[in-house]
Amino acid sequence: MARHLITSAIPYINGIKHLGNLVGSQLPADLYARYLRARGHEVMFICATDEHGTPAELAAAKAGKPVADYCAEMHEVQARIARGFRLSFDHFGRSSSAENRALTQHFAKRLAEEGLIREVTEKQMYSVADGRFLPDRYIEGTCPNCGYDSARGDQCDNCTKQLDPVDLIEPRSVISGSTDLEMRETKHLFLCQSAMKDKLAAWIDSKTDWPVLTTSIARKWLFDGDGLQDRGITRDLSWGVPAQFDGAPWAGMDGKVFYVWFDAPIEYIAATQEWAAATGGDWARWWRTDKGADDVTYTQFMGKDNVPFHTLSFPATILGSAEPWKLVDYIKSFNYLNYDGGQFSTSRGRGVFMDQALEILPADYWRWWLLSHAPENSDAEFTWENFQTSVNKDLADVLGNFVSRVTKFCRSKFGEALPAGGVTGPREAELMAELETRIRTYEGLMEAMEVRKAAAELRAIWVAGNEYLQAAAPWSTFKTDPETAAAQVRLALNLVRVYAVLSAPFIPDAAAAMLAAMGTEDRSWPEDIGAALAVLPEGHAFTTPDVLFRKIADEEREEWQRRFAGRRD
RNA sequence: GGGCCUGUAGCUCAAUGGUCAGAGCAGGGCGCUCAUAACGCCUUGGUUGGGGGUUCGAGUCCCUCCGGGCCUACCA
Repeated sequence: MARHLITSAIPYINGIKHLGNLVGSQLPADLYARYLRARGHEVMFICATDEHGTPAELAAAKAGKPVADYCAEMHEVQARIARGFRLSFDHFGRSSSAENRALTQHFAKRLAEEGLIREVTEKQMYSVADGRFLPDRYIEGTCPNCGYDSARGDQCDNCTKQLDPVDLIEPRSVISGSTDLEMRETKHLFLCQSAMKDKLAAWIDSKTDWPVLTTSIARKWLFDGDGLQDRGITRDLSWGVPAQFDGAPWAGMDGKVFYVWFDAPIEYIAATQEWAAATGGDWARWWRTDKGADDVTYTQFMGKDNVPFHTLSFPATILGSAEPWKLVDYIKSFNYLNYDGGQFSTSRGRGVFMDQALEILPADYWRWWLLSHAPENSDAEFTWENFQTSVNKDLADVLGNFVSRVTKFCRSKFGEALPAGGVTGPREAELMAELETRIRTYEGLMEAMEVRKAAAELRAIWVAGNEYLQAAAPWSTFKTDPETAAAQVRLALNLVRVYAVLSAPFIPDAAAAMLAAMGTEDRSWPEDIGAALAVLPEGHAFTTPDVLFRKIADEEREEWQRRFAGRRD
């Protein structure tokens, strides 16, 4: 049994995430974590909220709350929703934790000692009215190229030209609207990523089995133009990990904090330390290669927008520290999920957000659809029609109805216990041969994190049960040969347990309901299908479950379609 | 502008350069009656975006054109 460290990109604290965010990192990471646990591996599954940065400060100000309070509240909200989706984190941390503060400062210090930090003095836009420096995109004005009056300081949304805030005509603060802006000198720390370019390139080159999406984005940043650039890792903000601290190898950084993208990935480690503090566990054996982590397999999950930071910046931090930290082994990245012909939009309330999704349907419905349509090779699209037909067909008709027909048939003919007697024949052998092949295929796909294909294979495994029932037709056999019907029904009821075990990574609640109905807590993986189909013995009592998955009606679908078209309350 | 990804059946997607390009859904037909009007079997449906090239052989490799998407370093 191996040890697997799994991290999901950490969601930003500012608001509730939509389904596209969920399917891009947390959900597939959970699928993989659940699968590996089911196979008996030791798993550490880490996620957290990313709490620093300008948007958090502004959201808190808008809510009229101190930023620390705002983050604490939003963390609880996100944690509750994550539980609702059954995301099985071993720890859901906070990047604002004391652990992350200490570790972030530690890494910065180590990098400086290795000569990988340099100080840069530059001029940035300062808003006198807001009393703060503003990131480029928090400045708006008229585009000098096309005249668009709401061009952002970094880029014009209308003509897509890249801009510099000083180019804008009549620049104003997005926050206050104030035009009292000036360029002020400010000093920042830069991470010398360029010095590690060759090392990083060699490392990326060695990852021949990574998704093309991952490596192509990394290569683009490594080799485009002048190559990998040094990156500012501090900001003029108050909310964050202080850049000036006791023992810091620099001075004059008072009032500045580390850039969120510097401290956010470090939180993967810090969150494991938080876990250790809470449980008494040993975090070092997951992260320090000198303390047992050299036999850990580390897999990261993220949307494509996160790839540069995970392939370059964070590895630069890890490698640059010259300390024995565990480096990622595999980066599974995802494209975007679009919503009904356009993008999900937080600001315009377009699309389904995580809290809303759970209000209208149980988690399993969303988990199944999202995972079976995961945007692995290209951007994917959510439509209500597709969601309705997929869920109704796959979950209600193929799996749910299988459980229903088997349990109800047994109850009416034999009672609510596995009937005794009879022997199986070639038909059962045929089924087992097919299951054997398909389960092994399913395992391979899950190990390779081929999410869509694994879902398709799982569905085929469900279908095999219906095919078998149709061919064996115990309702016919029962009339002439009840013993044989008993053996057939016994096998089919055992199949329900096997389906629960195989399906649990995708639909954990339904799987639990199936196991409960079968009166068993035996979650043993079907390594040998013959043995797996004999786990529940003759005479074993079961209960006939309620409908596992209700169907989505046309009227509901139409209502939801209208409700989520835009303008969130 | 540059780079990357993508275009395959009505829809969503598969296919190490190698049988007749396959699945699911939708459509059509038949069967079954245990089941959530569910299930099973059969079946219709394709100039693989257009054009050119390499090859014994191209959905796959090369060139070009057209469409869609993403990234382009101070949102995270």
